[in-house]
Amino acid sequence: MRLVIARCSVDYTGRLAAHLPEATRLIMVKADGCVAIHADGGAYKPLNWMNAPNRLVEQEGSWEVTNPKGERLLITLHEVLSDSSHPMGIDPGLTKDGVEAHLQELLASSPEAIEDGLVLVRREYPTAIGPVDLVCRDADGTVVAVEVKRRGEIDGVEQLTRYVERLSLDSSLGLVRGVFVAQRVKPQARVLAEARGYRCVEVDYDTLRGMAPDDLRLF
Amino acid sequence: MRLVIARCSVDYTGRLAAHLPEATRLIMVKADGCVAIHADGGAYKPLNWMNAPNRLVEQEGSWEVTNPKGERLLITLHEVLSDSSHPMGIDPGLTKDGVEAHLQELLASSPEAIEDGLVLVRREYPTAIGPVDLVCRDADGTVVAVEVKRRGEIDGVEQLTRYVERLSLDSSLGLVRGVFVAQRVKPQARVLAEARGYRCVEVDYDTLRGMAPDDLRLF
DNA sequence: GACTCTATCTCGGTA
DNA sequence: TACCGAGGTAGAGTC
Repeated sequence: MRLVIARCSVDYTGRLAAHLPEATRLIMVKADGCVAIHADGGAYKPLNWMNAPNRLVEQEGSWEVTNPKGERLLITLHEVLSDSSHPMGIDPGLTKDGVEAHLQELLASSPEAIEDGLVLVRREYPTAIGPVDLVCRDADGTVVAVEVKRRGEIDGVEQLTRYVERLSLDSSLGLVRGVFVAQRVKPQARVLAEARGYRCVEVDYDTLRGMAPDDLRLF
Repeated sequence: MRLVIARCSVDYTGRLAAHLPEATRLIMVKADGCVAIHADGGAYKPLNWMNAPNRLVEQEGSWEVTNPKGERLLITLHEVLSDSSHPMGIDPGLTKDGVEAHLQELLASSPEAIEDGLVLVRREYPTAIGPVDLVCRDADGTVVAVEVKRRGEIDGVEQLTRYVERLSLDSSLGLVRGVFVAQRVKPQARVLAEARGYRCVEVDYDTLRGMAPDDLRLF
């Protein structure tokens, strides 16, 4: 990894056009050729960047980075304050324990957390337009399509709508109800879901984990 | 900005749990206190990070970063290869051109570019499910809901559909027509839009800018 | 390769 | 502050 501290100005043209006036910044060049320009603040996102694959042409006082998609980053160097390289080798990589996939697992093993009397029919129920997260039957025997999200937003309601429509085409299932489940349902999504007759349920991750069998408790 | 090159291992617990085994990496600490850990590849995203505001406690052989939301990043330093600080000052910031907001501005000031006789009623017209980009009236006085996208894709058509439905609930507006405007409308989006009775209009950014008053011409 | 969905999304705007 | 939408979204998984 090469790290350059320099007073520089930057111009990007590609998917949009952007300009950075002169200031002191960090220019990071990684082993795969990607380039990122960081200011001394503002989270992890660089001000400008070019992802690999690309071509870096270093000239006196300026760098030009171009990629096959026709994007172009021009870095004008006014003063180089530091320029160092550091060998690092391949990173062994990150291991994550996510939330979203487990939420569906936990709900599949405890559908009563969604509503009393709910019984799981099938997880990832296949349809022509994609799998329904959970298909259940309620206490009355009515088929219930459940869409699970970590954050319940409007797109999730559209997804549920498509599934309910699709399942309703299968006359053997009878009436199909929709339920939208998320850790948090956003107000706009709630308005749309309820306007379409879907119940919204907010669930707590830790409570669910407490209800689940031990093999779903990861920590 | 402080840059540390070190063999380190890292554990994050917060919105999820993640672990990084020992390897040589860059640890970046910005002036606002945010911390990012970069490997020598993988675009601009760090392997782990903690955004400001947070508290960094430096101990012998390890750093602990915590924030008010209860997230925690533990960096175990096995060997420090380099440790340097670089004053940078406040960055003057990025100026962008060619984003959706500009497109909407330009269309608001030249609605006749969408269709002859169209007159703007309101930009960002508020509804319970979100603001409508442009609400206009056509030459016949019919209300027209306009959805503006840089790239016209299917979710934009869904958005327009929701707005037209929503506006149609308001009987004082009468019949509501939908128009889908983008720099490029994808074929699938066009099919869906036209099936639902919405006209699709492709607009050229530079042409629009030519029609606009000078104060909207940024470059 | 194209398409879909997720994200510790980030970031800016606004009520 | 919380909510909402755009993003040069990026990145992973699937078809």
